[in-house]
Amino acid sequence: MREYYTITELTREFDVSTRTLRFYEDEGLVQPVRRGRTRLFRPSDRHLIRQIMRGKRLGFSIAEIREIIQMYKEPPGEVGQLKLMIKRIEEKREDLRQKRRDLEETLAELDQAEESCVERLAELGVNT
Amino acid sequence: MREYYTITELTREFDVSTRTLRFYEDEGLVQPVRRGRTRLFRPSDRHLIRQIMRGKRLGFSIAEIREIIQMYKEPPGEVGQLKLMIKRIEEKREDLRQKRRDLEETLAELDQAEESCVERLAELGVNT
DNA sequence: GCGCTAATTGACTTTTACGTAAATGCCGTG
DNA sequence: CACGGCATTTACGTAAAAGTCAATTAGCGC
Repeated sequence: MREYYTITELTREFDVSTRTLRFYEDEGLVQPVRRGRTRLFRPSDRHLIRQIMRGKRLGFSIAEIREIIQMYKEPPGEVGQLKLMIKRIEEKREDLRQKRRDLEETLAELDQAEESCVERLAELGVNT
Repeated sequence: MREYYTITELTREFDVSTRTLRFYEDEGLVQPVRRGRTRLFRPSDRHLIRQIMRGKRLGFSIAEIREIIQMYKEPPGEVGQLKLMIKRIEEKREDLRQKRRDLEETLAELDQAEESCVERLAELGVNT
């Protein structure tokens, strides 16, 4: 496990721009340390970026991603806070389960669409 | 199966604004017929809106949703077009499979996060 | 036919998530 | 030490996806 990553290493790994990573820093999603003015990203930052990209692919906004990341952090020490967090986690899970239903339905319709295409090809006498 | 739906009926059903549905019409995603100036949405339009909302929840852009909707339509008559469409469908499915992986990973991490919270509560002597 | 509600149109504004450009800093190499 | 090559900062720009507002206009209920 390397200690530090430069910004360009991570831009290549995740296929994003430096602008984007700095933007995430501005948004408080990652906090790379500095050597002089240069950002040094630690493995934890790298992991966060991975989580951010996942969230993006799932269509979550930055605000939602921030919320999700909060949930991955150390659980709070106070009972009320803990119960609140559990509630929030449950809500987000419901959100994800809805996405999963949407996803399965869309996949099923695409399967159907492809089948129609294949059938049509067969009608035209094309061997797939 | 009803023949027509008014714009406000659909805004209520899908919890969107009239502006949004008109925007989708401008974008060519739906084509309600008109009685005078009033839009009348048919069941097929309603189904399209359902698919649009699904796409939105999955984080697809309007352009991507338009592509997906194209795929649900009647398959084209020409062999080259058909093969191209099959390729596009396969790409979109790959996209969805990536989303599914992202989704499962995120769900797993949320499960972990919740477990941490529950454990922490137990440590604090709270009976869940 | 009248009035009111609902719908339409068009223009302008907003928010999100970055892109892009300009000016400048830092640093290893020849 | 000049240079190339990243990095940084600041500031402004932009595309997508609507929201908002104002000015009509159409239907309907009576």
